[in-house]
Amino acid sequence: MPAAAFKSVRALALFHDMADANFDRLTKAAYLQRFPAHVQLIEEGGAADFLHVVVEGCVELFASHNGRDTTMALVHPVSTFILAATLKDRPYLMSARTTMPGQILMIPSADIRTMLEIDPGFARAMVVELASCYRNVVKELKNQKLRTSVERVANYLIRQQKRHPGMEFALPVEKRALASLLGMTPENLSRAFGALRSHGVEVDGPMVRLTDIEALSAMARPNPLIDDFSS
Amino acid sequence: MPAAAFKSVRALALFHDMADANFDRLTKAAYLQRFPAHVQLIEEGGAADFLHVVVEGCVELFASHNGRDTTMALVHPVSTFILAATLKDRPYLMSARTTMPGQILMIPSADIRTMLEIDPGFARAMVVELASCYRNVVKELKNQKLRTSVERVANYLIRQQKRHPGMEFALPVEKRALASLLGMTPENLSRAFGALRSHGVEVDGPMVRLTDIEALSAMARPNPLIDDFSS
DNA sequence: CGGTCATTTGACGAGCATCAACCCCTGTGG
DNA sequence: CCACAGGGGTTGATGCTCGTCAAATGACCG
Repeated sequence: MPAAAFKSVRALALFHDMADANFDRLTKAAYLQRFPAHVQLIEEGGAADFLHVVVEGCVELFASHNGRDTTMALVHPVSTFILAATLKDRPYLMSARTTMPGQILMIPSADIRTMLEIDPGFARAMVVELASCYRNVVKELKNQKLRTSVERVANYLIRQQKRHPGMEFALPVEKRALASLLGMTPENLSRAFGALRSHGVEVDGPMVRLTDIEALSAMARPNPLIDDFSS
Repeated sequence: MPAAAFKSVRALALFHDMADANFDRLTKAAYLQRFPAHVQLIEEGGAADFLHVVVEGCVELFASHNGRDTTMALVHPVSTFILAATLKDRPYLMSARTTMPGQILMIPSADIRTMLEIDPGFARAMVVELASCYRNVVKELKNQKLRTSVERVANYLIRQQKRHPGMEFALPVEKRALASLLGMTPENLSRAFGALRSHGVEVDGPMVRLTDIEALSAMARPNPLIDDFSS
């Protein structure tokens, strides 16, 4: 594994408290692979043979049922996904595909489970990581159940704005995927952007500029218990 | 703490692998309390001072935002809730209230976190528990995003049926709370029950009888990756 | 230059919330 | 024992939100 990738994975909170020897052993058993855009990495219902780490690029987690399908989350570098299935040795609840070219580190689930047994620091880090994942999904469920679609769009934009220092930012994925993540159709996302023009939102292709955050916040009503990342 | 309560809590997977001395220490610091119905136990945004265990009765987890509110989950004995907030020492993301009289065991969060450090068996059990919680919320999010309200009701009934051996069963909570859990209004739940009559669903007050599970399943299309408890 | 695909816009309809009226049961106080 | 109030549940009427379908636009690519 290249030194840069090794270092960035090692820097993850999940692996940070791990003994050196154990981390080496884990990465020796792992595969770092390059993927083009729009490749399906895992399929819902499949066996959780690997823990995946997005080292570069972006991965979309999605779920299907009865002809419909929906984006569940977007995973950016450097973070893991499908941790829970790996740990419980249960089928994946979500599918995953790349949204752009990138690199994925794949660590055999069995090694993760072994490490959980023998490395207490790793077990503790895992507890914290899983608790964070859990809280993030709870927030997403609140987002879905307590807000209208326009409110979700507005708050999404405010969150993105916070992450980026500048005046404007680019949407990290196609609008169709974003719409699905926000629980709406692409058509409706388009209309939502239109409705938000009067609240200081300018959308031009993938670029977004918020010219009046006061006004936008007034209608979006952001809530730390739904929107904040840190907690 | 009464022996019966002690035993049932000890039997939880979360506490099962714990050293005896540690479990004793944990329960000595804990409070077992009796609560009447409709008492709010914790409030969204508050400090996570205790891990709660429902020993008897039923607890409703709910969340509020901007004048709206929604039921997030129903917790039945014997299980814990708000584990993640306790572990991360972060504010609660949900409020909790009793739906009927019952007993709650309250364990100081600080003791839980200490135990996580010193008892590796507990840390491992915690990983499994959190992974389960995570997967359950993911399923609920899929349920919300991929199904219509009538489908959610139908699948809820099928799930309840599986839990109860007999011909008929009682809804475990008021219909208004159930409606909120299923992401709909009480009025709409009522109409949904009406619409399901033609699929063999008979509702009389809190009692439900499913006279044609074949037909109901055909329209509900249950999915293990959304509805099964075990995974 | 033509084809494909994401996005946008408009028209329409389904799904669902809201509002209001009503029924029924329960508990309370006269 | 009865009158009454309160609350949950049901039903009907109405309208908003949002999904669906269709067509047009524009960008990108072979």
